[in-house]
Amino acid sequence: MSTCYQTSLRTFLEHESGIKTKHQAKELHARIIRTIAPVSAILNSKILSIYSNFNLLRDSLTLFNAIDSPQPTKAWKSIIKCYASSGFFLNSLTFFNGMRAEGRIPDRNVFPSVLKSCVQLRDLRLGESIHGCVITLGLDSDLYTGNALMNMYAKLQFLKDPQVFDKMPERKKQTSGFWNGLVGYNYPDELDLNLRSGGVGLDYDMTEQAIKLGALGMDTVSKVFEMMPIRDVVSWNTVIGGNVQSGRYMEALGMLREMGCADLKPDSFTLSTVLPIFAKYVDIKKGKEVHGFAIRHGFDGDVFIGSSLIDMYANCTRVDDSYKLFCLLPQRDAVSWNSMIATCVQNGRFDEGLELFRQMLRDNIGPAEYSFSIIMPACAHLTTLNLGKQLHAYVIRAGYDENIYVASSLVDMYAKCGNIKIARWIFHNMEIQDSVSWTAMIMGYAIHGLARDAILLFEKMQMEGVQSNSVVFVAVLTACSHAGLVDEAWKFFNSMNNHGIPPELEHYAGLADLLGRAGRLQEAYDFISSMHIKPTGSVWSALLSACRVHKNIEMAEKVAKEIFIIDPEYTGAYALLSNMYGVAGRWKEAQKLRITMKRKGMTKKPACSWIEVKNKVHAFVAGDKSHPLYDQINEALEEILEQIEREGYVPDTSEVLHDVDEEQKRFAVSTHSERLAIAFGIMSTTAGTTIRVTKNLRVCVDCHTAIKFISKTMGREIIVRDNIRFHCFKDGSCSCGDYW
DNA sequence: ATAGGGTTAG
Repeated sequence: MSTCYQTSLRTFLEHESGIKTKHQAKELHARIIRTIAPVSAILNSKILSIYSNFNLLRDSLTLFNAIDSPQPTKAWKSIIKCYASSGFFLNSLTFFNGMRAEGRIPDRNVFPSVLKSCVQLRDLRLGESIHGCVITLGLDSDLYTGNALMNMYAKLQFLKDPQVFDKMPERKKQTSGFWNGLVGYNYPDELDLNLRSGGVGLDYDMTEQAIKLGALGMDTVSKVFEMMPIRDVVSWNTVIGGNVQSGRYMEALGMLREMGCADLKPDSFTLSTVLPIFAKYVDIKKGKEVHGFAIRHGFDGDVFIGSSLIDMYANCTRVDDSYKLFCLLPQRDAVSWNSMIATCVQNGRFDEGLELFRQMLRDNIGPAEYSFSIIMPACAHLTTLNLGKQLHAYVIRAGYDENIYVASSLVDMYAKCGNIKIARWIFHNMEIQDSVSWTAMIMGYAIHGLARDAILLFEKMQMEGVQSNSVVFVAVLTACSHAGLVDEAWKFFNSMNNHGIPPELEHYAGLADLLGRAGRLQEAYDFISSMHIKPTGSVWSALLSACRVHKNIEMAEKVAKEIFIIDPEYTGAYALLSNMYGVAGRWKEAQKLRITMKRKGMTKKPACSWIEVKNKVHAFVAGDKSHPLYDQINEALEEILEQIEREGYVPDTSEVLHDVDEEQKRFAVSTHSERLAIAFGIMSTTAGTTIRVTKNLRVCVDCHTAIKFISKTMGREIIVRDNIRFHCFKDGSCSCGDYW
């Protein structure tokens, strides 16, 4: 017996380092069972530790249960490690607890796993308690344990932020301690019985010690870091990462330099940790330096660095550079795809973003929650309601509809695509809403001209204690603007200071626009002149458009002069003023401006309208005959125009600037892009179907009148989204009440 | 034991 045992032990020791595969491990185990019986607890624990290193959870558990109680420390440690690396964090902690109950002393090898479980369960309190335990055992000088501790504090620092914590749904908080964490946590059936082990609660006495460590969040990370006697690259990467996550970019970069002084070279982890800083700061120079460093050190094929770089170039609006990088990546994972899609969408390349999204699906990369919140704004901008609905269906099937990012982007998409009812439904059914969700909904009401709903919702948002931000004020001002609510707008604008939100260009532009539209041109002029920040061409141009609407050419000249000084390259001003001169019959002045524009190489933004029919987007540019069905469309349009003229429609050509005869003017108006899109919509859908058209510029007065007639004569609801708002035409009138 | 991507904007 004893010789047999000795032999097998020798065999075991000879083989231990040679075991490279799971199969070999099982083979060895089988051989040991054949050779000796019974196998000692020590030997079984050794096999168990080999199994656990291969993450053979089931085999490890079987073996653990086969060992007579009390199991050796080694056996406990192996199970804890195996549970943690298999994703069963609660079970891992239960075993840790059980091990302590048995009087076993944990060592440096087990703490990293235990701390990882705390992170995954977001149990900061338990983590702190374990930190105390580490200190008591004198293990706080261990490199691995120290790194794991820092990681724990860095990842859970957000729990210290009451703003963040309060916004979390109840069931996700799970910070009230270990045992509360048991509620609602699922573990697989076959592992069920192993939960019985720990009957004794954790000794929270240790918590006191952990608390004595003092400060919150990132300070704790730094404290652990400073007390570590030995630090490696991982230690540095962890502190730097912690600093980045808490927005302390300068500290992060300072530590990057210090790391070099400590004679440690940044690795691929370091680089992809600091790259988001340069992305955020739009610092292309520093970003490129990192890129160069990555190439020189052979990190440029790394997927992590790749997507960080794509993102960095995208933030610096270098879309082509991002795309080049994306193409050069040796392999692409879900994040690389999402980064590239986000690059396109966030830089206005919606079609390319959608095409890449399709390619990603074809490449069998399943879309994640991220993917949908990235792609939805593309649908919102393009008004592709059908596509948006298909994606929404995918979201529901995948169970992503509870994600706050996804849900907010859906609210926005439906609102922008003209379906305010569904937007509202989604918004109200969200478990929690953050300021972005509220803003999306308020903005949705605003662009539909539902000012009262927008304001009520904004008031409700404040009553619920949701922090206002700069964007939500843009939304509220927009709402006021579309309804001509001057007094309310002033009230909101002035209240921004009480919220500690300084007005930005958008807010000034919003109020200037509002005053202008309401005909208070002088008030608007004085307002812009007294701005606390320097107005830009776009702020003044809001007033310039108002001058056109209210036909005040003197004020227009004054405003245009301001724009020519501040922003001489601002095309809109030349075109608008020239247009006004044309309408007033001052052809010479109009022509002079057009010549200036030509000399400066300025071109007017071409008017474009589009419509989604049978999942395909059809775009129309005024006067462009390239659509394959152009002749048919034109014929249909002629017919419609004849019909509405019989109903009393009289073309209004006063806004046409060209010095041409009446017949030509009529032609110019009648081929406006939105008419082509509407005519195409009517001829290619069944009677009664709602027509949804999007235009990149404002609808002109004549088209607005014509569409009102069309809606009545053809018995169609026609929803036009121009660059400012929605116009819902029905039975001869428009939802904007002719104020836009 | 460490890393990358997300929603709102006249």
